[in-house]
Amino acid sequence: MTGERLRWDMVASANMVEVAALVGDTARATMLAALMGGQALTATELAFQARISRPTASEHLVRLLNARLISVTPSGRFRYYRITSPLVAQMLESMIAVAALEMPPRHRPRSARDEALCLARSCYDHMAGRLGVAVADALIERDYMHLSADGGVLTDAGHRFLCDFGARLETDRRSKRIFCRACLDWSERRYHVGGLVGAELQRRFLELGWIARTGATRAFKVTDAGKIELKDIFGVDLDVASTNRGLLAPRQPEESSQRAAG
Amino acid sequence: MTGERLRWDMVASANMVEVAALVGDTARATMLAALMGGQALTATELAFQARISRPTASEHLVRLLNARLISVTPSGRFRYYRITSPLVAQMLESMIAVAALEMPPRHRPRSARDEALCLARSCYDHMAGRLGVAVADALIERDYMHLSADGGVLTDAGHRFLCDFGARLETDRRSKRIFCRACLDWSERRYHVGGLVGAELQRRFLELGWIARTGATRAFKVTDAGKIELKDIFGVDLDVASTNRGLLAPRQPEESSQRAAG
DNA sequence: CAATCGGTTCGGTGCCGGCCGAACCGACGG
DNA sequence: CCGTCGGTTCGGCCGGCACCGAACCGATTG
Repeated sequence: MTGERLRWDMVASANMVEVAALVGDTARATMLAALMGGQALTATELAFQARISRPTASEHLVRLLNARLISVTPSGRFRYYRITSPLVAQMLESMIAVAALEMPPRHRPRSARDEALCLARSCYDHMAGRLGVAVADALIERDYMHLSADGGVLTDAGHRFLCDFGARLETDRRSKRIFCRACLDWSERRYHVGGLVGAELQRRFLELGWIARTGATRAFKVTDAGKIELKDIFGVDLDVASTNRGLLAPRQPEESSQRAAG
Repeated sequence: MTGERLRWDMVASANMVEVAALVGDTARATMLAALMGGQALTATELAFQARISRPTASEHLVRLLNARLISVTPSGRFRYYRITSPLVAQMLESMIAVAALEMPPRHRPRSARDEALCLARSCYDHMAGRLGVAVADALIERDYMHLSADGGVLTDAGHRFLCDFGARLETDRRSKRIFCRACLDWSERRYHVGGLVGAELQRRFLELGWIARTGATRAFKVTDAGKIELKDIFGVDLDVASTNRGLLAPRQPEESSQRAAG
């Protein structure tokens, strides 16, 4: 009604608003969180997780599809939904990271289900929880990798170690490409490793049978064989792995109640 | 009414929903976008930018404050609002990055205002737009830095160069900390550099008077002196700087309409 | 002190969108 | 062919929230 010209950046922010509004609904966010497990799920499974009727879920899924946040691949009479791109997963991660800042600091998990989720889970394509953080710590400990708030680096030794381990790190791009990303773990409040390195670690862990998916949830089960090998090859003992050494303070011996101020 | 126990991860996702819902409103998103300029702004300025009444703006600001997305510092009878932490800025960046994926591909800027914004602007604490991308390109060109989808690295030569340039890159942390982050530029659809390196570049550019803020907007003006020095020291000529070499394809000579599939 | 101005609080209005039940569509299986 | 099942579409209900004008609060200024 103002008759004003449409500004370009307004188009961009309008889309951002749309994306945010889509995530800003409990039902849709729950479905997206379920899809953050990295698996493709059916509409009924998603409706069940979000505790809404199938019609309602279907509407939500249509909207998420239109916004390209998720994609669908029909198979028989099923339709499998998944997160469209790592960019979307990364966005959701960062939103969880911000949301975790306002969580009550000492809110520890309660149920067995929570415990499983905090122990080991999938963060779209890489491992999170105590497992993810412990593995990252182990790599850092041996100078195979460095992580910080703004990025991560795989050392040459780390590259060799992971290649020996069976990770496929070769890329079609230039040599120096670093597919190693620090990802803030909302349960541990510390960094684990994402990017290609994280994805390859998860793929290889699954391939070797060290971890296994548990139904349609994000939680991983660490197999008995996995526990042994994990200790043997990575020096990681999850039963001993310290929990919550302090937010954003990887090497701090004693816990400090510091906030994540900028 | 179901009487079900509260699950831990539900608390986390509830917060995420709240955060997303806050951003998922045009008025609030516009205010946040304005604050992404990195400057602290008053309530009235924000109300004006969002084209809403002061009361409405005030309500929104209260909600953003409660969620810790923004902070306020009273000064006289003014109250200056700013983005609380880089983590929040990073989240907004990633949301814009996702939103940019669904934008019409060849939607070029129209007005002079758009043009200014696309030429050079602030992305919270570092430079974006053609300027930001060109500077990043220059650093990459000289092997001072590498950028990829998941991170960035500053080489030793780059570290020396930037220190000579006047950037303060020392940190209190361990030596290998890499404060170099790839940030997807929504107007150029390519990466510019964020993190400490990006912030220090912007700080130094402002300090040297190469760029200047233009009112309460995110746009930077590149000064005449800046243009000369920029070409002299960084080898960057903004008038020649290629626009839009292709989404996520930094070194591709011809444009290709590829999508950002995972 | 009164006038001005930045900012917030209050009360009331209007609309958008999340929700479900019922009906419908298409794939599979006998 | 009909029954079953996964999934979507339709119609209507309802709650929440974005919005504004008016009033109010506190700091600054003269």
